[in-house]
Amino acid sequence: MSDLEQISLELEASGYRVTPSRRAVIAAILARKTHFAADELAKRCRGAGRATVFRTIRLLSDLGVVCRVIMDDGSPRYLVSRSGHHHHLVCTGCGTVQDLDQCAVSGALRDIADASGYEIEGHWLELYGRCAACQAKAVVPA
Amino acid sequence: MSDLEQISLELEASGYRVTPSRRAVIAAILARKTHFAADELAKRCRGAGRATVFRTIRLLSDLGVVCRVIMDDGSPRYLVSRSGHHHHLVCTGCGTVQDLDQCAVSGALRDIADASGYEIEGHWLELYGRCAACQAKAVVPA
DNA sequence: GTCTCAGTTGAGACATAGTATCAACTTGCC
DNA sequence: GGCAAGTTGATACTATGTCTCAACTGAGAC
Ligand SMILES: [Zn+2]
Ligand SMILES: [Zn+2]
Ligand SMILES: [Zn+2]
Ligand SMILES: [Zn+2]
Repeated sequence: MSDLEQISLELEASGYRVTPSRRAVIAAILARKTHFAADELAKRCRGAGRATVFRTIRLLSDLGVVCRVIMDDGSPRYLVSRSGHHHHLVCTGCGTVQDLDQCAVSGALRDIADASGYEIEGHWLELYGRCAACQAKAVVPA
Repeated sequence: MSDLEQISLELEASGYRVTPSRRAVIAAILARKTHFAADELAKRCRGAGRATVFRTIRLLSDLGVVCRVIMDDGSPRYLVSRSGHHHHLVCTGCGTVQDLDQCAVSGALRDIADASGYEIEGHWLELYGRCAACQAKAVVPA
């Protein structure tokens, strides 16, 4: 089963129609090799208007099919995601986004809850660094 | 020494002029009891135009005098900050922002660096939950 | 005091990332 | 076929800034 079909089934299972517009957006997303900006996708994606592209991205984001990453400069990008709670490690050199298996804060949440009296409901974490390739590049250029 | 004077000195020490406009923005910020939106401050703050309010907020943000918090709904707010690296715990009920003493991810950074091969340069973390007061309120209303 | 020039300002245009409106269109279902 | 709900797209609008550029200010040079 193709990714497109898989995602279509998830949409249907959640009570949404799988329309030509949505198929076009999903296909456009799957065609991207890396993360993408919503507006950029809207421009490339014939077969769906800008509003529908944004709506579909949000829909897929809610379903956990794509996730939103805030880049180093603060701009949002989207990418097809592994499912479940996870965070990203963004390379400040080339923009590559690496999914992280573990949640870096889960261990600290209890301590924070105890110390603050808050009931922790969620969190948002982005990590920034330089990937191995960019580290290598940074050394050579001299 | 007042907070205004203190911040003015920090500006001067960093090579910036302490102008009437900047004083007005700083005073407006110090008058706020909680976090604020930049545009809201610009509207309230006579004595400085919108662009200058935004510029001054960014300046103070760079100096570490104010910090930016992303609220539960994604909107940015600013608040006078404790200095140094820290994170915030935002109440999803009343919007109260709590400074956290410890960095919840510092302990995990080495493991992530080792596992990923990235050289970690920075991170962004926001925590969301319900403060003690809002937890109490949530129980009563029945 | 006056000159000078970098720093600063404000009005307004522009940019980005969306959301809201709403009439028209599609679809599933009876 | 026809209804009701879901969906769409053009467009306007909002939020949060940044950019441009001419005018202004102010601190030090003379
Ligand atoms: Zn890289
Ligand atoms: Zn996590
Ligand atoms: Zn609260
Ligand atoms: Zn931290």
